[in-house]
Amino acid sequence: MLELHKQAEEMIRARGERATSARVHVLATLLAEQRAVAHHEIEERVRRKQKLDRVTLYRVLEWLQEKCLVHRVVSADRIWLFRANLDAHPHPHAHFECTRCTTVICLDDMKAEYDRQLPPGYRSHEIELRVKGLCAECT
Amino acid sequence: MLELHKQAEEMIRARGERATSARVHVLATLLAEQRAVAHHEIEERVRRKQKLDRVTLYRVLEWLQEKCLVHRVVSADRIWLFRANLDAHPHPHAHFECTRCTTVICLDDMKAEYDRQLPPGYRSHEIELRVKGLCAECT
DNA sequence: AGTTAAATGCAACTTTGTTGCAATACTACC
DNA sequence: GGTAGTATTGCAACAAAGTTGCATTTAACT
Ligand SMILES: [Mn+2]
Ligand SMILES: [Mn+2]
Ligand SMILES: [Zn+2]
Ligand SMILES: [Zn+2]
Repeated sequence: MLELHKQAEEMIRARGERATSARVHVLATLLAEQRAVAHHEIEERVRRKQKLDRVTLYRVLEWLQEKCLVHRVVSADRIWLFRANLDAHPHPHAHFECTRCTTVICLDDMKAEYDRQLPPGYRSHEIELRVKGLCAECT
Repeated sequence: MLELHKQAEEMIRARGERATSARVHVLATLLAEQRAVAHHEIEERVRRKQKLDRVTLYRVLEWLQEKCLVHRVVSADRIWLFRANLDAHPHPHAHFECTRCTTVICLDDMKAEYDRQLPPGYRSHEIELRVKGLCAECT
């Protein structure tokens, strides 16, 4: 726990940025999780240890994302889920969504191709892949 | 235009359901479009011809979806986009999203596989593929 | 310790979508 | 064509996620 706070603080300082209490707590919370976590859940957890306004949390999450310390995926109910970036230079990857408990995790790589032709004039730039099914808990 | 209303009405009647004015207008509007359309835009268009409450539109869209006359995709800003089903028994397909004008269109098929292994205990059920890039207008 | 810009808290607001209930409009039946 | 009965609609009120403006506080530097 304290470990993670140290790690979070270092990650922020390594970018030459201000390691505020809110930033450190939020990033540490995300580092503690394997899955992607929603605003509401982060808020709840951080608040057990520290006062934190929801607007501040929105801004912290946005900032962490700009600094590439975090990335986000949309959940099944169309809210953002956040996940700490382990790699400083993250690469595109697929996601798994459990259709029962709605958990979302990042998958290593993605080997997706769209081999059919796009309509004339269309240019593909990037591909997003989402695997749906049942997670280990829900099987 | 009148053609599309006829077609919409028939599609609904073919299911043995009540062809209300709202349903026919909404489905006709969707049939007129190649791309997937947001609630707000449908509302605006239908209202040029007919009074329509936004709640009713939400309910009509939900109903059309239950009856498999329509399907929906989430947009880049996480709102629902609706597209008429051409096929009565629709199959899974990929989507293309223009990163400039945010237009979303349906792509024929998808040939997506996740070849890496899932974590132990995880079962994949269905795969979603989204191609991002520039559409013909925006290239 | 003092300075200063950046970050935070609070209040108010927007947008998308939902729920309950009374009024209305389809359709089937005569 | 007119009527009855149920499904659909409109309206008002609400919920949740996210945004904006502004005054106050805090982190980092000297
Ligand atoms: Mn991810
Ligand atoms: Mn589609
Ligand atoms: Zn699960
Ligand atoms: Zn475009």
